[in-house]
Amino acid sequence: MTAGADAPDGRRRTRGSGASTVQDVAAEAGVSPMTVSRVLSGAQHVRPELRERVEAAVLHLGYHRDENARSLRRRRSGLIGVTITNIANPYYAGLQRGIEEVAARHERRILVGNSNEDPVRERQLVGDFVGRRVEGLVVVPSGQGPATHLQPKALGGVPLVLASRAVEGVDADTVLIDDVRGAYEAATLLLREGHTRIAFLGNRVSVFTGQRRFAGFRQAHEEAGVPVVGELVRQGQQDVDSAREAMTELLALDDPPTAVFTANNRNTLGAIRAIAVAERDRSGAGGRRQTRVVGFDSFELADLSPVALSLVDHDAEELGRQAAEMLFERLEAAGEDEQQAPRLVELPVRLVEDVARL
Amino acid sequence: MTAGADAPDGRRRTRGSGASTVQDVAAEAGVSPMTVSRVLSGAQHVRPELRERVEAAVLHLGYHRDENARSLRRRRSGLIGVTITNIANPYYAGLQRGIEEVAARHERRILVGNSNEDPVRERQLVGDFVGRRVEGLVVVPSGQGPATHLQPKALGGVPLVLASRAVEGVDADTVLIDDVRGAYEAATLLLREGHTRIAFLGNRVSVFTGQRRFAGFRQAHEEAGVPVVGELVRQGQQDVDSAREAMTELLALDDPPTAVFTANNRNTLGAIRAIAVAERDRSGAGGRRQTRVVGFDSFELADLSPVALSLVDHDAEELGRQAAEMLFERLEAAGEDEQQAPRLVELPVRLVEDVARL
DNA sequence: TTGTACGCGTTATCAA
DNA sequence: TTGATAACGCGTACAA
Repeated sequence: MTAGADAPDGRRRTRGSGASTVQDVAAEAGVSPMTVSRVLSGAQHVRPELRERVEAAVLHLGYHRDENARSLRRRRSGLIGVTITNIANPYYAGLQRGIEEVAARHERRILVGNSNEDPVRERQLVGDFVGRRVEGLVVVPSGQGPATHLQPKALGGVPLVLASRAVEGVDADTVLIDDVRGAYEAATLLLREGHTRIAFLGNRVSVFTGQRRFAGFRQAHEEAGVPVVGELVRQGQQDVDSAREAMTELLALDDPPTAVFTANNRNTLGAIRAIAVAERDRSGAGGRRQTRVVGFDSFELADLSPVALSLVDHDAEELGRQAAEMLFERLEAAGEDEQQAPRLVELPVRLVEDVARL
Repeated sequence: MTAGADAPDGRRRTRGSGASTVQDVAAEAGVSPMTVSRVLSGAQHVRPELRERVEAAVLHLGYHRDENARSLRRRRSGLIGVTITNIANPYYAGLQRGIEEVAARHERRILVGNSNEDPVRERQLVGDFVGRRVEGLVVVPSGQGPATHLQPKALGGVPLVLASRAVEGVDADTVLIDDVRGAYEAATLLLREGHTRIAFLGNRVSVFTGQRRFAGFRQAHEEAGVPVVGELVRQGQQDVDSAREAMTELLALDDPPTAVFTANNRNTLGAIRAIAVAERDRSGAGGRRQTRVVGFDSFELADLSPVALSLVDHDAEELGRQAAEMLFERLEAAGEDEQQAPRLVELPVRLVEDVARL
């Protein structure tokens, strides 16, 4: 103690710095700070009597070890950074839950940021996380513009796992849904049922999953020898309302589609609404058969859909768990000399024809 | 520089500690660490020339300031702790998004933990967050057992806001939905329509919102002079399936209810399923009128319900925003002498009679 | 078994 | 305007 024993404005050890420290606990227990540290780390070589005194002091003072200072010294923050494009989307909520579950099992916490599909925001979040010395990152990339912020150099060597979407030019561990196969199976189902005019409703073309799902859709057509009908392909609907509008337009065509493949749950919901409304208006008169829907992703109450519906189902929590597991495998392999090449995992999907069985 | 210029095991400045430090940047720019710190904090009083040198060095080294060490010295972590009972529930996902939005606006990050409705886990999470020196906490309490871990003493003075549920014996800022009024209005609607045998489907009695919603339900009955029918009250369904079973039982009664109030979206979904199935089985024969449903909470695709439905709607994101705003108001008022008493805010609900207008 | 000395990376304070 | 010094709270290494 050299200087600054008392601040001139009189705040000191009352509400000043707030939390108590090892020093305080040590003083209260009549031991050195080191002994306190040992007790808190569950060390073996402490006399039971001292241990009890320390534990009593901890309880008495309501002491919480400063994990911040601790991680500074130990060189591991116990933190995993997670950026998601939209947490409010139930799918990504499940993803986050999966990540959190695995992180908790490894005694880590997650820092979560919403990128809002905005690459600039994503860059800020990742930069901040790196500054906070997260031990690893799980990113659902917004996937537009250059991804320099996801390059190893920008990450300062922090391991990265991409979830749900890949990014061109970024060589990182990646966990995806088997989008191509799911879309392929969905389209094949419709083609087998005899449909030849099948509409496609999907995301913006720039969205990775959107591209892949369209690829599967097209592939199924090629194999069946049925051409994809250009005027029935609508890409760019990011929310339920625009999907509904797109479907309504399609239904109003002179030669409307007899079936539709919707490439995500936003578009499925929009399509169902449009079809249900059209149905209601025709009130069974026209005699035209109801438009058939097969959609990617599942959603609550799907089994009560007023429209004939099949779904390509997959597990968001599992996606999150896998991503987190891959990250921790990287962390554990960090000491080794030979670094593994980035891995790509594609999780299986399940085509549910009868949605009541979801 | 006294000692420790080189570790005996030869790892040093190669891949050793990994990230570069202010020291490195200072050396590279030929200035003192303090000048680097000033530049990074956007300080005014630095010669442009030096500033440029520093900025170049930062870029060159890919330097990220260590927010951990920084917060140790500055005594503010820039972190807000959030515990939620179940992130996978879309409602709480929205809540989290609201919190994150406000936190981001205040340049804070959120640490998120899933308590899984488990008080023990909640206690661990809160303890860890306090140890990480979060500046504040937003908790959706699991609300069973004693809540000693939410007492000011256990929190070491960290401000707390309870969201969605209150906790007996905990005097903290709280943001709730106006559960009582919502349930009251829902029940009143049904009573006005002439129903006198109204079922109630709700949460476990121990869940705070469940109690409040039952209170509103009962109050409406009292005012209308209609008794609550005991055999039609089912509390304890925590998921869709058990809710469906409960509703199925009610429909099988000799004198089944003509309407049901469901106290949350799990129960609403279950009730709708049960009614839809019963409907289908009778296939319009019996001539009995369809059971009317009014539910608390909204959900996707509600407008396509096969059963006549009204809902008590409210905004999860707004709840999250309000909770976070209250927290930051506390933080800003932290310096002042007089501490405000804990505040209770109840957010309004909206009775949507025609669900197509949601 | 226990304690002492020092360093982790940063910034507040004060002196130049 | 810039730099030296100390301190934030903790853990490691080593000495007692």
